[in-house]
Amino acid sequence: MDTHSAPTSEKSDFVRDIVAADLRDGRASGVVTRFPPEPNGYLHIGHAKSICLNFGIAAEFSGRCHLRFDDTNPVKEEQEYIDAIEADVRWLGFNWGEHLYYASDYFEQLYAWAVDLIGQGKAYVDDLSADEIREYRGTLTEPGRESPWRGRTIEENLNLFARMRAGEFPDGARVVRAKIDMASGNINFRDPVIYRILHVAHPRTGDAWCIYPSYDFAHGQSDAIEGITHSICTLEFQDHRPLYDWFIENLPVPSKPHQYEFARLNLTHTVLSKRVLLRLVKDGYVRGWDDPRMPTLTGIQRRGFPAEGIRDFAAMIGVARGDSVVEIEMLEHAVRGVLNRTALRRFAVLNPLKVVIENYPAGQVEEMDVMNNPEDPSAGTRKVPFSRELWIEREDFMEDAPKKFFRLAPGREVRLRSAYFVTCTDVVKDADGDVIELRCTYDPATRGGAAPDDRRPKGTLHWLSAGHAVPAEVRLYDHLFASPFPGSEGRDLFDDLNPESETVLEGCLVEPVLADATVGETVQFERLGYFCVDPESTAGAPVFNRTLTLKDSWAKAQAQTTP
RNA sequence: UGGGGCGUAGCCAAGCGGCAAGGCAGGGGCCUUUGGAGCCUCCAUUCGUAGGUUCGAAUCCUACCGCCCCAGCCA
Repeated sequence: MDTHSAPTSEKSDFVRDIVAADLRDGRASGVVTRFPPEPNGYLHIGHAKSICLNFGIAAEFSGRCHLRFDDTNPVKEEQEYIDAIEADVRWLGFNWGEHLYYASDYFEQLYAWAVDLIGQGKAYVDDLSADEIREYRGTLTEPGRESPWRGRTIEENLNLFARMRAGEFPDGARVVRAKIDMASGNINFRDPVIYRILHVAHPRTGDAWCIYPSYDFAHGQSDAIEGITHSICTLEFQDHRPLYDWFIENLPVPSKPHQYEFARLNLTHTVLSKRVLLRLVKDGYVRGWDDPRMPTLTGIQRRGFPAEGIRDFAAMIGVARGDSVVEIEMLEHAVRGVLNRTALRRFAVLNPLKVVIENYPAGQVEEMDVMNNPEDPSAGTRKVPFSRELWIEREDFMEDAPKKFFRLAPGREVRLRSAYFVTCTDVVKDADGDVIELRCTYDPATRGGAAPDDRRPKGTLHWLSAGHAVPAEVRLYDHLFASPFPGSEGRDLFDDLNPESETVLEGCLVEPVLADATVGETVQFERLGYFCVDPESTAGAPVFNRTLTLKDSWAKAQAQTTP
């Protein structure tokens, strides 16, 4: 387990309550959980909730959690996803030790159990086509009809099943079905398919098989093989629980696991659907699975969200059985909480405006000491060069400034953070009347940012020495979808994409120490937000991704007065 | 009209017969060398609705209403 994770608090939810009760009452002597992804896509923040739940419970109750790939459908699964999933779970801070498994590890056993079921007269080979099976299944309100092949003899079924395995039939020619109850109100009991023919190579087993077990026939039995005590999944599997139990009861499995369901995560302003995420990637709406706007764990990581923040978020939202949509602000709050404590502060000017300090000696350079993190004095200080010509943020100057604008304006004095107080004395404009430079004077007595007479400017600005600033590209990120509920009210999901989810800024400037920042490092650009170094950075040409802005009460007030 | 779930504040969520935790968002204030952070404070006389049981109900019972999931040889 990650050493950074907070000490186990008294987290409580209905799943943990069940586990605790099972342990207390002796229904279980230990806890074994599992996180069972299908390797058909990348993990996203919704999976993080499940990962934190499963690994979290195992850790809290001194048990263990397995990572098991649910790889029973080779037509959708790929090794690339297997590798990415492992990396993402590890990044999140969890460790499965020796317990890495694949449902495909159990194909031989599963096959034997299917034979067993046939031998008991509880499963049969069906020659109906997929369409016919659907017709025979009935509807939600009408019972289904039994397949004409349901009465085959055990011998014939066994023979046919062996020939299915041997590859004698094409895809879709036959399936094996459990013989349960075509009239059940639970459609999963209407003779569910447990084996289908798929002449497709499997990422793990290659061409060893041309028949593959269905999810229902593989999941519970895999749990039983691994000695899983609490098989935790999402709500849509509730209807499958009776079937899960049926296989456990009717097969000579080594243990009897139980399934519990919780509500999957939904988040505003994004989409957590593998199908949609795949399309965003394949159709080029984003830079890839790791695009900083994607809710994938790899995207979130590239965006600069720390794993600890994701874990905090998971703990914050809890676990329950009711469908819900969590506001993305909660995730952002958790991330800011971690970053505020850990991110080093740096100066960066995104939209530069030249400032000349007229009474500052030309050619002089002072190394100002600046705190790396006011929240954490142990982070120390750094030197930031100060000189006669500076850059400040264009937004930090206003020619006709209202009273509540606490920044630079003609005749007004502000503090340049950790440097000096400066007063704007003149404004230089170009032929179009646009401000291109500010002339200021500084007060030598305010070195470091404090005045001997204790006067306190209302505003404090970040700045950069013109002769020392390092150019950088900065990518501003915002919610992937403009609507909190993408695709709601009949809208096309893709029409809700936020056109301003990514804004690339060229010509930004950062302080010298950032010239060789390492990829993945997240810092706070003072007064602007948290930014991390993107993998596309090259030597001398850093690229920063805006992880999150700082909360900005000034911007909020502005938004309210100018609707 | 079948089966399975769920309804506590704008959002997430405790609560398990004794008189509505906490967090996010939002409002107000203090403080501040980040309009950040931090701190203080306000924000459900009421728990989908209607009845009933009880000295007492968000918690128990009944009925109703609303929302979600299920008719893949996906998971």
